[in-house]
Amino acid sequence: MGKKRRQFGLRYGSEAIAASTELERFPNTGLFLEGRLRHDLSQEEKVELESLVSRVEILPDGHRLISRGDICDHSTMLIDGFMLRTLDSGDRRYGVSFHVPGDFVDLHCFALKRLDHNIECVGQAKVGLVPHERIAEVMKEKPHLARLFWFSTLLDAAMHREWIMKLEQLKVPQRIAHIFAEVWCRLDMVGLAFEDGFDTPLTQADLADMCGATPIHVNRAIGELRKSGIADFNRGEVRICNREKLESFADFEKDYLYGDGALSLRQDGL
Amino acid sequence: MGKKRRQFGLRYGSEAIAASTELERFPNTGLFLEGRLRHDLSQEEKVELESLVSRVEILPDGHRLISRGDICDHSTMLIDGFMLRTLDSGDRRYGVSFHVPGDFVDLHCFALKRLDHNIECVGQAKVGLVPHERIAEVMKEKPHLARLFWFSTLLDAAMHREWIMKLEQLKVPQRIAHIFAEVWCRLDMVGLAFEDGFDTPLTQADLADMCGATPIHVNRAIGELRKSGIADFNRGEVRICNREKLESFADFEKDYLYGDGALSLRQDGL
DNA sequence: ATGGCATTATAACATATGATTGGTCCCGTG
DNA sequence: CACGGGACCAATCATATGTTATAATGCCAT
Repeated sequence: MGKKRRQFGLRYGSEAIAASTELERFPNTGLFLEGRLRHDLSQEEKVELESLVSRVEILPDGHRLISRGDICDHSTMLIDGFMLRTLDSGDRRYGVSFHVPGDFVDLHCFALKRLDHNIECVGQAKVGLVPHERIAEVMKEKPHLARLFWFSTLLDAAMHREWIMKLEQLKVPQRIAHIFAEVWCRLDMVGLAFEDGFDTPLTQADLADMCGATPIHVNRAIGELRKSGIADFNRGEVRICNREKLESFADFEKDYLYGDGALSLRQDGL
Repeated sequence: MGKKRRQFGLRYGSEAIAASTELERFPNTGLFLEGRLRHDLSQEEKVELESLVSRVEILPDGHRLISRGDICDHSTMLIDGFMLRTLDSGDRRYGVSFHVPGDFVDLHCFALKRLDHNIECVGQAKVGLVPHERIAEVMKEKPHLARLFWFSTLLDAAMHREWIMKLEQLKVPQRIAHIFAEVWCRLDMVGLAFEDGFDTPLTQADLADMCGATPIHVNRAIGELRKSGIADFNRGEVRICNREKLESFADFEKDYLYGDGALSLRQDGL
């Protein structure tokens, strides 16, 4: 799952190092809220969090964690790998968002009970399972941790909103660029990006599902990115030629990720 | 704010009546989760909820409740009127979602602290203000109500996801139809829809912002809906000629609203 | 009532994207 | 090694949408 080219850590260098020691101490949940509000977790809460994971599993490529309408009694922490949230309509699949390690991918199914969408692996994934009774305990007894859980699901909503805006604003080539920029940034936040891009099991067809285009047109768009020296894509190897160019082309402003941008809560905490 | 044509209540008739008596008893929060999980609130919780509202205000058309980046210390219950969540980019405004009475429009800013988007009135609105200290109390002392609060913010995310999918899937005429269908349905859930449509302060330009199109094209699209006998729009009066036609044209499936569809929690509660 | 302004309407042309088709490259399997 | 399938690439034509321009309508303040 992603042979590393180089360690990135341009901007989040210190956190990347922090994250790696966190991962030793908390192998399953060490990346949760990393680059966001992890610093707002007390040592005690980190221990509590890690203890919530009752079982770790390896899931194969394409595995469906949850299908729309399923009732579930546990939630899932993504430890390693990539996942996609999808919706089916007509005979086609649409991607609504994706996940990187550290994401509590279906925490919301605790309060939603039945999910409105599917969650599936892209490539092999390692996950940690958290029984809902344990989350209910947290709700009762650890209001601060509960609030951070809430926060983490609201992060999804903020990312949804940004994507809605981008879908309304951008043509397909720029949408692709935006996806590249966001994945790169989010991987970077958890210390998994390379200096010149990232590796992903996503195919051009997946990208098409994610931005509501045809694979043919996605291919055109990628060709365009390549020709204009912005980024290259080849069998999951995404190489960013020029970060500024990419981000300005895609009109990517990372604030909405609640990392270190204008909306960050790093100073304040929750 | 919306002279009523007729009472709708085709499907939610009983709830509409229930809602009106709820509104007598709980004039500010009586529509919260109406048509969704309101029945899961105990009488005690309803009283608690109503008591959270510290002040009621009337806001003028176009008023900005919150701007992106603002820090806020209270959240807002929409009692009467319509609101839009928007994002600005370039020199244009994009709508990401809208709100109807009963929506706790910015509950999420409790856990997000700074919002990533703006919230503004479309037409005059009546709102109830809830201090964040009170919400923190709820988090500490009323886990079930806290969970319902969480649920209500997750509802937003579910609606975001559906809209993402629709943006990826639908052309502009169908997007407009989908907006009509959703607004109609949501108004109906709180007893505010007419049998043959609804009134709204939205203009064609607003609709354009909401579906990422130009006002000119929105106008074309509305002309198309009119010509094919699906719906009519004139200065905020939306008349639905044929519900089935509208919903099948827009591919509208109301499950994602967590009302009485396949994903409903009405039997189970939370 | 009258002028101004927001809202809605229509037309002609340019561009982005979809649909269809076919081709190439790479990798795992027999 | 031959083969097949998945991923990627490319050209053509049809359609949806943007752009620009212009105008009709209804509302409101003076």
